[in-house]
Amino acid sequence: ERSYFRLIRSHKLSGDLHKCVEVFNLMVSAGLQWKEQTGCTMVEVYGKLGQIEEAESIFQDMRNRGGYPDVVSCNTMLNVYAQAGMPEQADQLFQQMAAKGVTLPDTQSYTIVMKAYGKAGRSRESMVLFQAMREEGLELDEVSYNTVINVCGGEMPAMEAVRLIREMQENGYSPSMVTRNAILSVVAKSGRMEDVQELFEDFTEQGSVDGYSFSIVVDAFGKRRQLEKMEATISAAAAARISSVEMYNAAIDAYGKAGLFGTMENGLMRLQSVGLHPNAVSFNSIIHSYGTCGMLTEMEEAFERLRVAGLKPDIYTFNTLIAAYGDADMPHASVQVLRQMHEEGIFPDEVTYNSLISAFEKAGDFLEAARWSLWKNQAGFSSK
RNA sequence: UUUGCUACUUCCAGGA
Repeated sequence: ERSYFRLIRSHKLSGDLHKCVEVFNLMVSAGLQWKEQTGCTMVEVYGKLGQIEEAESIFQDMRNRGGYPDVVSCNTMLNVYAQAGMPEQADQLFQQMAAKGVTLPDTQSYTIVMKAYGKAGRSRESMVLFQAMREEGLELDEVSYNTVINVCGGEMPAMEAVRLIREMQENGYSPSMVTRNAILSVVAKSGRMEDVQELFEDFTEQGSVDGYSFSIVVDAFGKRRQLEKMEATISAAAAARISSVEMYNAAIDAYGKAGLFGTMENGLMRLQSVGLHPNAVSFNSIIHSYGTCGMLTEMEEAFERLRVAGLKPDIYTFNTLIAAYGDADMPHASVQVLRQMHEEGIFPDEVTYNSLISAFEKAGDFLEAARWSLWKNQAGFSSK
């Protein structure tokens, strides 16, 4: 058991999730009974693969074996729901933990459920949990504060935000880099670019900016199509020798969405010229940009370039292609992409089904659209 | 080193 666990863990660390599943299946078919640690790791692995049902089934096995899963396993399952954008399921498990009294939720449990609601745009529920957390007398650590800033910061009146930061400091957490970046990100999402600039300048003077800070600002300028300011920020990052793939990806996406394909491609070159390597996100942006304006040849070439770069397409890549062919009134090409996706071991998610349904609707094939809608439901996704 | 926080990409919706 132990050596299987170690093998699974090392595959997980190197990011090869399919290998984890392989080893786990081997272990099961060898008749070995896995321990909670192993189960917990597999819950996380299946979650990252988007196979929520598998994760649930492992977790359920843990329950069936008598003793309730410990708080770590529960938190892992909660986090799978959070990542998958399933706040109700997370909350349900959370309630069960509290009700049964065997595995009381801890600070992390609360934090994860707050994040789950936050991701779903339901910051009100997150605030309620935050209050509950204080009433329970639970310790609020830096991560939980940062999470609150991230999910509720945008909705909070300025005064309340200031109070939160002060409370954080009183509890012994002076704003860390993560906290500063979370604030920067919240302000950036609100679209107040003058404030973003001012904050960023302050942070820069204080010498507390990192790769996250730069990409947050580059992305914010890019999304608002303030391309010259975006470029100035990229130059500043280069001068400070703090460049990241994410920063360049944000620029590539901005140029692509602005229809400036030459500059977009140039962004990919620049990324490489500073010694960075593009990732799937880089190509996904490019594929999307060509796809949405009907440049299907260029799109397919970009898909090919992704592989030539030694990268693997992910769920975003496939969903983007499916949507692009749908847009181009080629729903059967979309289905072809789905097959390819399946062959590569990637499971369709809700977006995949939505795109296929739209593809057939757009082509006027409502019967086929209805069938995909049915299949979507059968796969456990609710109707649109 | 079995779990949680800040940056980039897909459908839909929303917001301006």
